[in-house]
Amino acid sequence: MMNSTINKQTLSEIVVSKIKKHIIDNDLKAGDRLPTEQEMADSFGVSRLSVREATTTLSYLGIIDSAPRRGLTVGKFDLDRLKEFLGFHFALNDYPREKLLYTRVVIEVGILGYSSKAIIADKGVYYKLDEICNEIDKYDSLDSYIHWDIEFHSMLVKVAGIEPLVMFNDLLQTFFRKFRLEISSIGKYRDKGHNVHREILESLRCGNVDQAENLLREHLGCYKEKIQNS
Amino acid sequence: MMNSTINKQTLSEIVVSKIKKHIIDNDLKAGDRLPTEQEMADSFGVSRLSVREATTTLSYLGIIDSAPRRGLTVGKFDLDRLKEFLGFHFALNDYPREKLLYTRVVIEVGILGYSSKAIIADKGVYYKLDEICNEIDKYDSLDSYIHWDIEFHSMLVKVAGIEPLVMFNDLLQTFFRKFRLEISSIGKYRDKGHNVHREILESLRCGNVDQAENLLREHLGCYKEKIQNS
DNA sequence: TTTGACGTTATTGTCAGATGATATGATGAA
DNA sequence: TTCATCATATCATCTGACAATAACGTCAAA
Repeated sequence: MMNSTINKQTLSEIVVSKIKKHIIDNDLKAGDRLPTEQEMADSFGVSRLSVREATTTLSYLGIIDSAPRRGLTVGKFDLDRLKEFLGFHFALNDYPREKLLYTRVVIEVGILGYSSKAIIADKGVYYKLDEICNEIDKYDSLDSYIHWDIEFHSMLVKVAGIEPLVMFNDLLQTFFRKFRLEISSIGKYRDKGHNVHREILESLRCGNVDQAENLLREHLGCYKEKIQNS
Repeated sequence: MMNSTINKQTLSEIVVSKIKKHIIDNDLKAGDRLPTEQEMADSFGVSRLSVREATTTLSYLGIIDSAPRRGLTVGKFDLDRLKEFLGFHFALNDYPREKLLYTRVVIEVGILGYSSKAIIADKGVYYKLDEICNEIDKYDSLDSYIHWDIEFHSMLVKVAGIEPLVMFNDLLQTFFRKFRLEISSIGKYRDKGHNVHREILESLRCGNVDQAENLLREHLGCYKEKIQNS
């Protein structure tokens, strides 16, 4: 009955475009209201279902929010949403483990300067990391070691306060958890009776970023050989 | 009748997850068949409509392809699609630019060591970057400067060969493209009659990674002040 | 045997209409 | 005023149906 143009797209895709256009044309910002689904259905000349498929898609992408009775509003950008897609991307294209390790090194070493500043500026930040080090020292079981090890590394990135990197690093950790379990020999670092994590933390507290970087680089380097034979 | 867990998500979101899970669990690759919408509706215990909202969404992202009579197949998950939406998000309400800049600094500075190795190991890599520097030297117009500037920075990451970072950096560039246009004053670095990019490249060729890091950090730092007043 | 036309059919694409769930806003009482 | 209560608009989901289309099998002709 409609659809003058011979469009290869599905109706919902067309509606998605129209909604995006509507947002841009009216210069809508996060939180602004959109017409109701029924109104759009009427004005676009399609059924509400087609509109619904479009709003569902946009909602999934975080471009709009929807709630009963409140209606549709323009959404705000959400890193978690992006994280989900990237996670899926990671799950499909398996990147070589070596590359994933290098990625971790770049990020974790790269943020140490920011982490150090945060630790020095706020005692609470230091205590949080210190507490994690204490947990690592306990060394109840491999499981708990791995848990707190991840916690430490994640926290290091988190306190740096650069959210996109936190998000990306979280994704990486997901994949490292899997094979951290395969690589069980952590004795090397625990046997010495000291805790690399604490050394790193202390270096950061003293503003000795270079030393922390070297320690962390070496610490992560221990995975490298293990990756080779797997 | 269903929905045992008190999930805050919508049904279609749950179905999206289930389909993604199905793809991962069965290790499906692009082109592989998925169950029909009706089959999924039955097996998930929801109506076909809910499945449809999910497949529409996934189809829009290119995660699945669908065609009448052929059914649903796994598509090639194209990050370009994702970039489009990131760009759209950024057009609406931009993410804190400071954080984006820091992210860039961490990644671009962090990979320089790997880039240097690649440059030294393979003359071809050097020539590629050198050629880009030549283009920057020409300085025809702001547009071309921006284009080759982006090219240079992307290439630096690319030659380092850490694919996950290349991918992530690619996404970041989506955010930066728009705002590089707003910041037009590049004279500061060009007027001196030298090209920072070339300096960085030469440092890397000589294996002087520290110097390259400092140069790049300073180079990117010039954005910082511009971010403040915008 | 190969090839090409043709009808069948499975599967997505779209519609209409209805009910449930829920947050907002209005109403009224303390 | 402030709080509780209720009505209602709007999304969330379902049922059931029909249209459109492309793959598949069939059969006839070369």
